[in-house]
Parts: sequence; C-alpha cells; structure tokens
Amino acid sequence: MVLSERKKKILAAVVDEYVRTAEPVGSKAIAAKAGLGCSSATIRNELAELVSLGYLEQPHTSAGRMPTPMGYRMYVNELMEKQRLSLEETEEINRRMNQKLRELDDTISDVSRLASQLTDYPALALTTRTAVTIKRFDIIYVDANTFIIVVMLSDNTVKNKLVKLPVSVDQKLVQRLSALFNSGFTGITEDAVTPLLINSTERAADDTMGVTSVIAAFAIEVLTEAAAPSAYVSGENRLLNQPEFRDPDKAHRLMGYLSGGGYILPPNANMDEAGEIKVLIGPENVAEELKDSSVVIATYDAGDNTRGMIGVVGPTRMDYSAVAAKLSILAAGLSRRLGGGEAPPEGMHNKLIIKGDTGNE
Amino acid sequence: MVLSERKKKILAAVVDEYVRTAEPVGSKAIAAKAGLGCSSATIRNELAELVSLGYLEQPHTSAGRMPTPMGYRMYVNELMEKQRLSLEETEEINRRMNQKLRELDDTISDVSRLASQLTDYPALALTTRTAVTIKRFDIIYVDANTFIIVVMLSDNTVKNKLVKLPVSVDQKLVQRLSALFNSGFTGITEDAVTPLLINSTERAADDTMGVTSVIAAFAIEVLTEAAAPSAYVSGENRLLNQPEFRDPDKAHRLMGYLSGGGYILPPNANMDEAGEIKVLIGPENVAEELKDSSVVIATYDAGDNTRGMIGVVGPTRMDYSAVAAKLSILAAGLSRRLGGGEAPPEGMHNKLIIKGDTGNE
DNA sequence: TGTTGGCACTCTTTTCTTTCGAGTGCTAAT
DNA sequence: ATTAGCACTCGAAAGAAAAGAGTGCCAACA
Repeated sequence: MVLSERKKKILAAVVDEYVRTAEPVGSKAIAAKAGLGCSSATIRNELAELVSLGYLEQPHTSAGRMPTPMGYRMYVNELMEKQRLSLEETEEINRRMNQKLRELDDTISDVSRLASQLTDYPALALTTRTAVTIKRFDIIYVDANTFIIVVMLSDNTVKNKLVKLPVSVDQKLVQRLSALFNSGFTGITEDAVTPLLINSTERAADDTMGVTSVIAAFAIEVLTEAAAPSAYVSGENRLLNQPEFRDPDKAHRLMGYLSGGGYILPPNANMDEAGEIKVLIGPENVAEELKDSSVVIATYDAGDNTRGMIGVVGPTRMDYSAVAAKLSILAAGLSRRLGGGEAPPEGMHNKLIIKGDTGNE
Repeated sequence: MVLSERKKKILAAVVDEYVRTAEPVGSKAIAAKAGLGCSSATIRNELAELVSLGYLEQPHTSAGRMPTPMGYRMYVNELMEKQRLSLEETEEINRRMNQKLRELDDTISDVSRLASQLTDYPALALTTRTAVTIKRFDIIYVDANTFIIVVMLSDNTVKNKLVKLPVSVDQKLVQRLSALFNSGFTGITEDAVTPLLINSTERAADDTMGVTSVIAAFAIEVLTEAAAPSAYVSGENRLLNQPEFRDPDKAHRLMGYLSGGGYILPPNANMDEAGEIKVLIGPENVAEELKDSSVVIATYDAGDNTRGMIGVVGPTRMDYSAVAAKLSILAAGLSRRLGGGEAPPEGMHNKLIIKGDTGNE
C-alpha cells in the first residue's frame, strides 16, 4: 500500500510537530501548519486512516496523534528532508573536532563526548577491531631494574609499559629479548602466543630470571585489549533533558544500561560501508532496554579494513534528521583521520545515506 | 555548649534512622529503637532542644525531625561509630581492585568506577601533579617516514606517540635528535621549553625538515597534560537512586556539574596527609551546585610527593560511615600501588582518621 | 465523491475539598 | 525530671468537580 501524497505530508507534519513538542498533535495544529489547503475535518479523516494503517497512534481516544515506530520508520526512509547543515555549522563541528583531536588523548572517546554535546543526547562510540597483531616490539633499557616495553600494533597504535623488576637485569639480556620478541611475536594474533612460544623464547634468550614471561604477559594483554571491541559512552545525563525520561526510574534503567557499555547493536550489524548511517527505531532494537528508544549510528573507517561506529541514543521522538547530519560529519572526520585516506575532504558535504531496518521482521 | 550523653544518643539515632529511611523521624520511633529507657514524651522534649540548638530541623511543625548540616557535622565528628568493614568485605574490595588493576588501563579511572560501584554514589578521582619533568626521551626509528616518541616522566608514567612525516628522515637524524632531546629536554618543566631551546636543538641536530618542532610540540603536550590536574567521574547516574534526586532537574543539574569534571574541592584543600578522610557537608561545599550535597574524600599517596583524591558525592543524608570506610580501603590500595611504598600492607585495617571543616565559617 | 462546519462526546488535566493520620506541644500528674 | 494524655497542626492521599483539547460523525455542500 502506498500512501497518497497528502497522507505523506500529514504524516511528516505529525512527526515534525511531535518531535518538536513531545505532545500528541491534533488536527487543527496540522491544518494550521502544513500548508495543504484543507480543513481540520479533512485532516481528521486522513489521520483516522493513518492510525488504522499503523503509522500513528493515540494515547487515548480524545487525544492527538503520535507516530508509531512504523510511522517513524516511514518518516526516516522516505519523508524526512535529509538535513544538510549549513556551511557554518559544518565548519564549527570540524573546528571543534580538530581542537579536541589536537590533544594526545583518546580520539574516539573525545569524539563520543563531542557527539553528545552536539546532539544533546547520550553518545557512544564503538570500535571493533579485526585481528590485531604486533608490528614492532622495542624494549628500552632504563636501569638495572627498569625497562620500558613499547609495542606498535598493526593498527598503528602504540602501547607502552614501564616494568620494574625486583631483580637486576643486564642490558645485554634486554637487547636479546628485544630482538627475539621483535622476530617471534610480530605478525601473530593473540591465540598464537602459546606457552610453547614463550618457553622457547625464554630459552633462546638465556633468561633465568623470568623476564620473558613478564614481557609476554604484556604482549598478550595488549593483543587482548586491542582485539576487544571497546565502547565509550558519554553524556548519559543528557537523557534527563528528554521529557520521556522524566521518570527517574526509567532514566536510570537506560543510563545504567548505557554506562555498562551496554550493547546496542543488532547482532547482524556487520558494520556497513563507512559513511552510511543506520537508524534503529524503538522495537527494532534488540536490547530489551532499548525497545522504546532509538539509536542513530554512523560508521567510520578506522583504517586497516576496520570499521567503528559512533552513535547517539534517545527517545524514539528524536530529531533524526539533525542527528544524522551531525553524526555524518563526525564520522567523516574520524575516517579522514584514522582511515585509509580516501575519505572525502573536510569541506565537502558528503551524501547522507540513511539506512535502517527494512521494517519487516 | 556540650551535649548531654542522652542528647548525643538521640541525635545519633535521628541521623541513623533518617539516613536509612530518608523520612523525618518521630519521637516514637526513637524511643522504640535507641535503647534508652525513657518514653517518647521525654524524647520530644530533648528533640525540641536539639532543634533550638540547631542540630535538627523540622520540615513543618507537625513532622518528625531531620538533621541539619550542623547535626551531620556533629554526627560525623563525634557520634558516628567509625565503621570497620569486616575482613571479608575488605578482602572483597581488595580483590576487585586487584582484578581491575591487572589490566593496563588507567588505574585512577578504574578505581573511580570501583568506588562508585561499592558505594552506589557517583564517584570522582582527582590527581594533582606537582611539577612534572621528563626523565628520559627515546625516539624509535620505524621507517623513513615514521618514528615513535617515547617519553618517561618523573612520575614514572610513560607516554608515546607515533609520528608520520610527509618527508623522509634518515636514521642518523633521528638518533641525533633522540640524544639531543635526552640531554636538553630532561629534568625541565613545561615553561622551560622555550622557542630558544627548540631552535638551538634544531640547529644542533642539523635538522632542516622541521622534525625538531614536531618532537618539541609533543614534549610540551606531554608536560602540559601531565601537570594538569585531571578528574575522572563515574556513576553519575547512581544519583537517581537517591530519593532526594528524584526531581530530574535537580539530578540533571548536579550530574551535569559532575560530568563537567566539576570542581568540588574547597580552594584551601591542600591535599592532606594520605590516609585522611575529609567530609564536606552541604553548605560547607564551595561550589554552589554542591551546597545541598555532601562529599567524602580520601587522600592517597601518588608517589613523588604527590597526592590524589578519591571521593564520592551524594545527598547530605549519606551513609558517611560506610562510605568513609570503603574509600579508606581504596585510597590505601592506591597508595600501595602508586605511592612511595610505606603504605600499610593490604590486610591491615588502617585507622580511619576523619576530618572535616571545623564547622565555624 | 471528497470536503467542510458543527456539535455531542470522551478522556485527561487541573483545581478545589475533604479526610486521614503522624507527630507535635503543652499540661497536669507522678 | 519523667510521663500519660489530649488538642492541635499540617501535609499527604483521596475524591469530586470543572475545564479543555481533540475526536468521531453527521449533514450539508461543491
């Protein structure tokens, strides 16, 4: 069934208005606002049909209409104007992103914070790493009891650890170990770090003091951590700005879920093409806690064939258009910095491809 | 004016009960609970006096009593039983702390999260660093366009950065720079990194490609960041568990303040002796946003003559005793790991020294 | 056939009263 | 100094009434 042009306009008007006010919207308001030249009575008839088609609902018989998840889905897929931020806004966002990223801190978590600030919803950033390996292994000798392990990973991040030993080691041993690890532990994934490998390294280095196992433990730790997807959530408290979360218990439930690094993505979410935006509306979410919230997620290219996601969570009554536009810019910025480099240049407004569930279960 | 023994018992009972129930407590309840052999009428008289002395207040004439900040202060300073956790609880906390700290992540923020979990209040962790200097400077040559800077600071943390250059550098230059930075940039604080120093280093290294300034920029960045006090806040959402924050606006205000890394400490808060616990009750806080909340802070020894703080924020109706005990253990754990090493061993219950404002402005 | 004004009806929200009860303050007795 | 007793206060809860927004539907109209 395809909707008449007028029904579409009305549906869009209901969503727009409801998003703005958080109140069920009545026929009069629509007649006044949407510039279709007909009276509220006509609109009432149309509204009644939209309800029976499942796009709208009423909290009770004598109230206005509000969109159902299906209504939002229609809106997102077909009706909404893909908002493009003005050049100024785009530049403002890029400016703030650059400013953040100049510092040496964790890029991803900073961008998550920024996303939350920009949208005024809680934001989350996820990284899923493909198998990570060690690219380079260095050990810096500091003094007889101290050395620094420096590990460069295949995704070009660098990790280090200062090790203080209860025993003295000589510089020679450290050099030997450095060389051995550099040849033996590079290019392999976590599960290839076997006790066997560690033992043979220990023997080859002629290490009688157990230094090898300390270093190996660090290697395992780094690989494990780097391979684990990580999530950063920020701005949970902004949920309280939304009228649908004025109930502290409800807010607390969702915030708790989010702070726990809650898991948000549908299991089928093989991260899409970078640049795409995914919208999950209400019951389309898999997590029980999100069944009456919506999630908008942008995918970015984290280089090394890896993708990450940055998204926000809010009530289903969400300003999908604005959020999508902002996330798109942030994701593009991240791709530009982390990714292979074929991302569009900063100034360019890239096409907003918004995808969602098909809507049929 | 010193309180009679009985008044003290009654005051303590009021606080205990009010903390437990969050409801004003009546004379009957006290008569039933506190085992002092007298009737509710007698207690009413005493209560009336405690009100006129300023320790208690009534929301309205015919309601029970609740403690004023001054009442809490008295309770914290003199009345409350310094709670000691059972050995099991202590061990449980230490176990969880060890578990957390095994991972290579940021110790401080992890402990902050742990503090929040244990107390069910929002927690914050602060570090204030004394002047930090660079202790050691290494540059690892990766390939013609890439090297890794590794910097070890006076507080024994290690920072690194991967640098990718648009131009090629040869290994010799990198080695020269490494040596020069190691001699010229160690032992100095941020403000000693002058353009002059950078220039002379550049000339000495015979660097025509501006590599020096990249490295110097990193040095400045690291020193700046390390010297800046940092704050980690976690579990803001737990505020919503407290009945006094059922009003979403109130909760939001405070949560926003906290997430902003809000600043909590009285300006005079030269961090005290490690091991001490400080309690700030309601209006004793300087920040306007905290005037009707309380803060409990434990100081830990972060080594290198530096102290940090870990604390929680909650309503004035807070379980001071339990919170203080838990924070004390966490702070001791941190001191043991970060500090000079003269911290008490893990098993030992260390004395709880609870200090607060004197109460007189 | 689609559109419109009109109007009775429904159901929530708000406001006002009433009732209820916990807890007090005071007095008189012990 | 303590206690029992009792009238009184004041908020919270419950109930009743009024207000208002918006609908559904009908009859009239283009």
